[in-house]
This record gives sequence, C-alpha cells and structure tokens, in this order.
Amino acid sequence: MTSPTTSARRPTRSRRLSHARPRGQARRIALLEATLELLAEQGADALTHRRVAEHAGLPLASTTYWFDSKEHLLTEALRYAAERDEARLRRAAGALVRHCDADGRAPSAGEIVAVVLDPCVEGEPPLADPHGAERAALLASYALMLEAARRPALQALSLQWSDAYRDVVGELLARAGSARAADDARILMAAADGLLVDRLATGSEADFEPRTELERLVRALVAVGAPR
Amino acid sequence: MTSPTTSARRPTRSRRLSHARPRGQARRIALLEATLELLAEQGADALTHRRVAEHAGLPLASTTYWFDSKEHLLTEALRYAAERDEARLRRAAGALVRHCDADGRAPSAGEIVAVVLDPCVEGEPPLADPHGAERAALLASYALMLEAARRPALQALSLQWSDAYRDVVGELLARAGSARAADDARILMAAADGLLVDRLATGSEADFEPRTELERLVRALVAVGAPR
DNA sequence: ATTGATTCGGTACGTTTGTACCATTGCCGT
DNA sequence: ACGGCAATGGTACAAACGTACCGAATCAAT
Repeated sequence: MTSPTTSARRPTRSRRLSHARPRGQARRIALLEATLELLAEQGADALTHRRVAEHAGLPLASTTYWFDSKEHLLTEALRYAAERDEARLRRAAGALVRHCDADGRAPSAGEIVAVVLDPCVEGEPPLADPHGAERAALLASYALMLEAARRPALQALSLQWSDAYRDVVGELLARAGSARAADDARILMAAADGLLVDRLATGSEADFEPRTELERLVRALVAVGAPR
Repeated sequence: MTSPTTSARRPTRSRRLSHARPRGQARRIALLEATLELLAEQGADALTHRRVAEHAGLPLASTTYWFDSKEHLLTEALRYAAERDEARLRRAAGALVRHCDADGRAPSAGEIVAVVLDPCVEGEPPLADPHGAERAALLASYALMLEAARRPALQALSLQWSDAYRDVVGELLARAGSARAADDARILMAAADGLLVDRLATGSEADFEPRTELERLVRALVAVGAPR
C-alpha cells in the first residue's frame, strides 16, 4: 500500500511546486467534483472521506480541512451541481431565445426539448461516455432530490432548482404558443426527469429516444391549450 | 453460504405469533419492511445491519441469518417492493377495466390517473403509517432506480417493473382512445414519477396537485393522437 | 421422549469509518 | 529577510461497521 521509500525517491522540487495537485480554492472545487463523480459511479453509501480524497488525488485531511463534516461536503457538492446546471440551462435558453428573436419566429418543439436535454445528449451515442460528467451531474441531481425529500435544509436548494427550470422552460413554451406555460413546463420537466431516470435504471438505452417522446409531448401540450 | 429457502411451507398449526416477535419466514418479511422504511426515512447510507435489526425489533444476527450480505438484503427488499407494487397496480387496473366494461364505457382521464397514483392516496396494510406508507414506497422505488442505474443485477428488476406499468397503463390509455398507447403510457408514467419526486424533494405539497396536472396531460395526449 | 434440523441470539474480531491533532510547508506583506 | 498565517498532510483513535461463530432454543417427525 504505502511506499516508505524515503531515500529512493526524494521529492523533486519542480514536481512538487508545479500544480500536479490543485491548491487553495481549486482544491475545494476538486473535492466537490470528486464527490459528485463518486456519487454517480458508486452510490451514496460509497461516499467516504478517504474515497473522495483518493478520487481527487488529495490527502485525506484535505477533506476535513475544506469541509466541516461529511454532511457539509455532500450539501456543498449538491449546491455546486445545482448552480452549475442552472447556469447552463439559462445559457442554453438565452441562446435559443436570441436566435429565434433574430429570425422573428417561435422556438420549435425540438429546440425546446434540446435545451432541456442539453446536458444529457451532447452527441448521439449515450454509451460513448457512460461515466462522463453529464451522467454524473444527472445522477447527482436525482440523488439530491431523494436526499432533499428527507432533509429540509436541501429542500430550499431543490425548490430553487425546480423553480428555475419552470421559469426558463415556461418562457420558452409561452413563446411556442402554450396557453398555460407554467403548468406545461412543470409537466415537461417531470416527464423529462422520469424518462431519463427510467432510461438509466432499466439500461434500455436503445429501446426509446427521450427526445422524440418529449417532442411529441410538447406538441400535444401546445396544441391542446387550456382545457375548457 | 446459502440463505434459507423461500419455498412455500405448510402453515404452522395456528396463528400464534400475535404478541411475540415474528419468527421464521415472517421474520424475513419484517426485515425487508424495516429495510424499506429505513431506506425512505434515513437514506441509503443509514442502512446498517444493526439499524435494520433494531427497527424491526430483532437481534442483529437475524439479518445475517436470513440474508447473505447487506447487498443481498437491499436487493431482496427492492424486489419485495417491486412485486408488491406491481400486484397492486394490476389489481387497481383490473378493477377499473371491469367497472368500465360493466358500464360499457371507456375509462376517463381521472380514473386512469387515479390508478397510477393509487399507491400515493391509499394506505396498504403491510406498511403501518398511513401518511408514511406512500412516502416509503415512493422513496424506496426511486432509490431502486438510482441503484439500478449502476448495478446491472437490479436493471432486470427495474425493467420488469417499468414494463408492467407501461403494459397496464397502456391498456387503459388505449381504451380511452389513445392512438399510441404504449408511448403515451411511457410519457404518463415518466411525468407522474417526475411530479411526485419534485413534490417530495421541494416540500411544496400545497403548491400544485399532481392529479389535476396529470389529467390535463392524459387529455392532451389522447386528443392529439398520433402525429403523422 | 428422543432425535436431527432449523432457527435464534449473544458475542467476538478485524476493518473501515469520521474526525481530531499537530508538526511542517508555502505564501505574502512588511 | 523574515515573521505570520493559511494551507498541507501524515498520523491517531474511538466508534461503528459487516460478518463469522456457536451454544441455546424450538420445531417436525418419529
């Protein structure tokens, strides 16, 4: 395990001083990302200080230096994931709106779905990068929801995340002609979450395509308008 | 290290286990239910042999007697939850179909949604707490999905669960006039899961009503029919 | 009543866990 | 050059962990 070769390999100064390891605040970020990746790859019960540190290539004590406790580490990791994903969503939606405004047209169902699914379907092959950052973020976000279901401290964070999606996607749906944009956005996001989780959980990555199913849903919602 | 067989045994001479601790196979079930409740209340990382045993009111060694390992216990608990929920779904759907056949009419959107949401509004005998039962079953099923996302052994179980829902709900939607019942069922189940998780995660139990939102969705899907 | 198999439950053991401690190191204003 | 303070990282430790062990209790069939 340990290599007590104290005399054989003296730590060369150049190697130590170069940023082979992140230092300072960058180390904090590295620990957060290691936490998210571990959460997605191994599950919540595999999250330990030692595994996080090893996965980040950092010493054990760095985890307790930058985070008060294991719970604090998990909370901050989920906040980090939420903030990053919300920023991504607003960026993607803003780009779409500007693009449509320039053309003087409404966003299509396909474009709206593309914004929603942006982190999940970069390229078509989902198997190409099964342990990638997108999958990690996705699984981490669902792990957050389950944690938040029983931990009030996380519910505010989860609510903010959910509201952001409904706000942004609702704006897009309104432009597409939805008569009840906020409600439709909630349904669309719920369906997207459900489809993606089902896809991950069943491993049936070739049986159906979330994108086409969701486009059908958007068209149905917009076409039907408000009931009564 | 094989666990005791789960094959059917002849009934013991009398139901004498009223006041005493459960014994035999009943003890196995008690451990499974304790596992599910603990999973919902405390999360996956709080699942330990000692906590499960204590929650079931049984000695520590009973957990390793009836289940080879902690992983085996978790797997069997999720299988138990899936089988029970699938049976409940088929029972509820069958009752609705018979009722509609007797009246010579199609099931309404509200009735279909009621079948889907049935576990959330009706307490079941094995889980005691009327309000906790829905949460426990729901959270356990979502925990299963996340576990299955990274554990192939659970994907078959998760796939069977998902297929059962699509099969049963698809039949109901077809009767209601859906032109693409299987696809619509997938969307409806995904939306239901997403809405319920969002409700649990954000704690916004008064902000919206999944039932009315899902009825809107069903009407939209049925009305729009097959595109192209 | 005796027997053999199953079930029960107390206990023990080696490992892993979260976290605390503290000497050392790098950075920066003086 | 040199203090100081933040950051680093090796180590320590009690508690909790999964699991193994084995005598006692219970049951079905003789």
